[in-house]
Amino acid sequence: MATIRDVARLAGVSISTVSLALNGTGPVSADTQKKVWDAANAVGYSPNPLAQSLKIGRTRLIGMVVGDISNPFFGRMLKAVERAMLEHGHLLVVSDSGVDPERERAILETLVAQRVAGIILTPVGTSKEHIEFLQSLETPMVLVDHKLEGLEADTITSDNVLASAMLTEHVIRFGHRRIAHIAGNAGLWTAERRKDGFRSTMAAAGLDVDESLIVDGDFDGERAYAETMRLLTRADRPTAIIAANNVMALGALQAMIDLGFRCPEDVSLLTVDDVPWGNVIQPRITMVAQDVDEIARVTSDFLLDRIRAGGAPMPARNHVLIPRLVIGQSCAPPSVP
Amino acid sequence: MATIRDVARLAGVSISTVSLALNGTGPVSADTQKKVWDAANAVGYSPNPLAQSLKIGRTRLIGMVVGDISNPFFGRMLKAVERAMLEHGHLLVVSDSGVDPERERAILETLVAQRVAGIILTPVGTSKEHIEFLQSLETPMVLVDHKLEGLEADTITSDNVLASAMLTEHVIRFGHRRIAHIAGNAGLWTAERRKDGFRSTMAAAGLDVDESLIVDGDFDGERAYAETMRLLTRADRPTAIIAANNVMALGALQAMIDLGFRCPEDVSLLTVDDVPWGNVIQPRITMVAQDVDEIARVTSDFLLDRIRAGGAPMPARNHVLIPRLVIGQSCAPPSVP
DNA sequence: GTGAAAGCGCTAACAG
DNA sequence: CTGTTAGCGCTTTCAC
Repeated sequence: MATIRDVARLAGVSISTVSLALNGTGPVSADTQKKVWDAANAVGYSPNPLAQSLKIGRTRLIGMVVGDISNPFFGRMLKAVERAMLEHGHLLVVSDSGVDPERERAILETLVAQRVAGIILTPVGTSKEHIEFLQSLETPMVLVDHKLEGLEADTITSDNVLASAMLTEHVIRFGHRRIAHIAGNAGLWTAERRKDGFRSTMAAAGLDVDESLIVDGDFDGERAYAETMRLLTRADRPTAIIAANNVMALGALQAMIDLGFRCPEDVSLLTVDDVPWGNVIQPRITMVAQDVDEIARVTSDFLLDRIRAGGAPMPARNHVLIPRLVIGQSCAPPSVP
Repeated sequence: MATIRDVARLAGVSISTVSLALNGTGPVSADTQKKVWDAANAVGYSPNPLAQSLKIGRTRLIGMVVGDISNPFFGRMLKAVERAMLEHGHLLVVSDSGVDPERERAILETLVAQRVAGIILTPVGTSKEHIEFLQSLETPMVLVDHKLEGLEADTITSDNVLASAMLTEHVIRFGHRRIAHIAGNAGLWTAERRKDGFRSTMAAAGLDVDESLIVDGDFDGERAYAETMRLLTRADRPTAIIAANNVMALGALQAMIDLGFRCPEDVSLLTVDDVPWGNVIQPRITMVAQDVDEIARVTSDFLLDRIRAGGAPMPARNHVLIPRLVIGQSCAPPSVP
C-alpha cells in the first residue's frame, strides 16, 4: 500500500506538503497542489486511517450499543443510521448489551479505548454509579429510547406516558375493566413511564388498578409468553392485555393462540411499537407506532453535530417523538362484562 | 489515559520490558513481571489499540457486509456472531450493501483500508471483475449465503437446490400443477440454485414449467408484493406460490390478503427461510428452515481460524447446511383443479 | 533478563 | 509557500 512518502517522492515535495495539499489544510500553490494530486492518483494513495487516528487521537468509528440487536425494530433503525453515517465517512461498530448493565459498561469501555468518534446508546443501566460512569465519558454520545435521571446528554425518546395512555384509553372505551399490562424491565425509564401512563389513565377513568395484573417483562418474547400464560390461566383473568413493546406483544399473542383463546373475541391485545410485518399477522394488533426513520435521522444529526463541535460544551437536546395510534383488529368488547 | 511510558516509569523499567511483560512475549523475571503488572493496575493502564494496530498493521475489527441489514434473519445471525467475536476480542463493523455491487465494493475497500482483521460477506456482485476484486483482497474472508464461481474462499451456504426441491415436491403432492416461483435477484447464486431446484423438481414430476410463472424478485418484500399482485390477477393464475425467501413470502401473503384471496384455500404459499415470528402469522407458512445459530457458529469459526492462520495458505472450506422442511398450514389442495 | 533504538504512517508546529 | 522535525503509543530486533 502506498504511503504518504511514496506520493512525496513522486511529486518531488516533502511529506508535509503532501499532507497539507491533500487535506486542503495550509496554503499550497496551485502548481504543487496539482502535482501532489496527480502523484497520489498515480500511486493509488489513500491515507492510513490508523496512522491518522493515532495522531489525532480519535477514529471515524461510531459505536452503537443496544439491548437487543435482533429486535427487528432495531434492524430498521440500524439500516438508516448506518447509511447516514457512511455518507459522513463514519463506520458503525455494533454491539449487543443483552440488557445487562455490566456488559454495557464493558462494551462502552472497549469502545472508548478504541477512540470511537461517537456513541449511540440504548442505556440499560440505571444505578447511580452507572450514570456517573456514563457522565464521565468524554466521547460524544446520544441516548436513544431511554432517558437517565441526572444525566446531561442528548436524548431521543418517545412520549411514553402518552403512548400507553392512548392504548389504555382506547381499550377502556371498548368497555374493558380488567386490563393487564406486561411491562418492560423494572427500573428502566421507558418501562416505568409506560407503566405510569397505564396507571394514570386507569385512575382517570375511575377504574381500580389491580396491581397483580401489572407484570414485569424484560422486553423479550419468551418472558412475555410465560407471563401471559400465567395471566390467562387465572380465574379472574384480564379481558385485555397491553404490552410495553412489540416482541412482548407477539409473545403474548403466541400464548393466547396456544391456550386456545381467540383475539380479539376472548382477549384484546394492544402494544407499544411497531410490530415487524404487523400487517400479515392476524389480527392486526392495535398499537402506537414510532417513526423509525425520524428516530434514525435525529439520532444521526444529534451525534454528528456533537462530533463536529469537537467536545465543545453544547446544551443537551431532547427530542420527543409523538406516538401515533394505529388501530388494528385486536380489540373488541370484553366477552365477560 | 495512561500510556506504556507511565507504567514503565512507575515500575522503574523500560517501556520495552513493560511490553514484553504484559504481552507475555519474551523472557522476563518473575520479579519484574510482578512489578510491571502492579504498576499497570495502579495507573489503570490499557494499551492503545490504535498504536498497536498501526505497528502490527492490522486491527481487531471484523467487517460484516450484507445485502439487507434490516432483514430479521440477519439480525439474529448478527447477534450470535457479535457475541462470538467479542469473546475473542473482536468488534464488529456492520455495513449494508443494499444488494448493490458497486456499493459492496466501496465498502470492502473502506474496510480493507481500515485494516480489519477479517471480513464476513454476503456477496451480491457476480461479474468477473468483481470476483477478481474479491480474490485480490488479502484480508481473511468468509462468504455467507452465496458461493461465487471461480472464487477460492470459505463459504457457508444452504443446499439451495434441495431446499426448493423439498418445497416443490411438497406442494405437488397436494395436487398443484400451476405453481409460481418468486425468485431472488437474477444472477445471484442462491437465487439461481433455488430456481434450479424448482424447475428440476417440476420436470421430474412430469409437469410443464410455465416460464411466465417464474418471476424475479429482489429478496425484498415490496417487489414480491407487486409481482404477486400481477400473478394473481392473471386469468390463468397459479394455485400455489413458492417464494425464494422469507420477506418475499410475507410480501406475497400481503398481496393475497389485499386481493381477498384466502391462504391456503385459494392459494397455497411456501417459502425458503424462517419467517420472523412465523408462528403468530396466520396461516403458519410452510417453509424450509435454516439453523441461524449453526450458520453463525460456523461463520465465526471459519473466520477465526483464518485469522489465527495469519494469512498462511489454507484450503477453502465449504459448509453446506441441510435444510429442514417445516410444515405449516399454508398448503391445501388447489381449489380449481 | 533488560534496555536502547528504530520505526508503523501520519499531522502539525515551526523555521526558512 | 515549502521543508524539517517532533512526536502519537506501541512492538520488536539487537546489544549488553
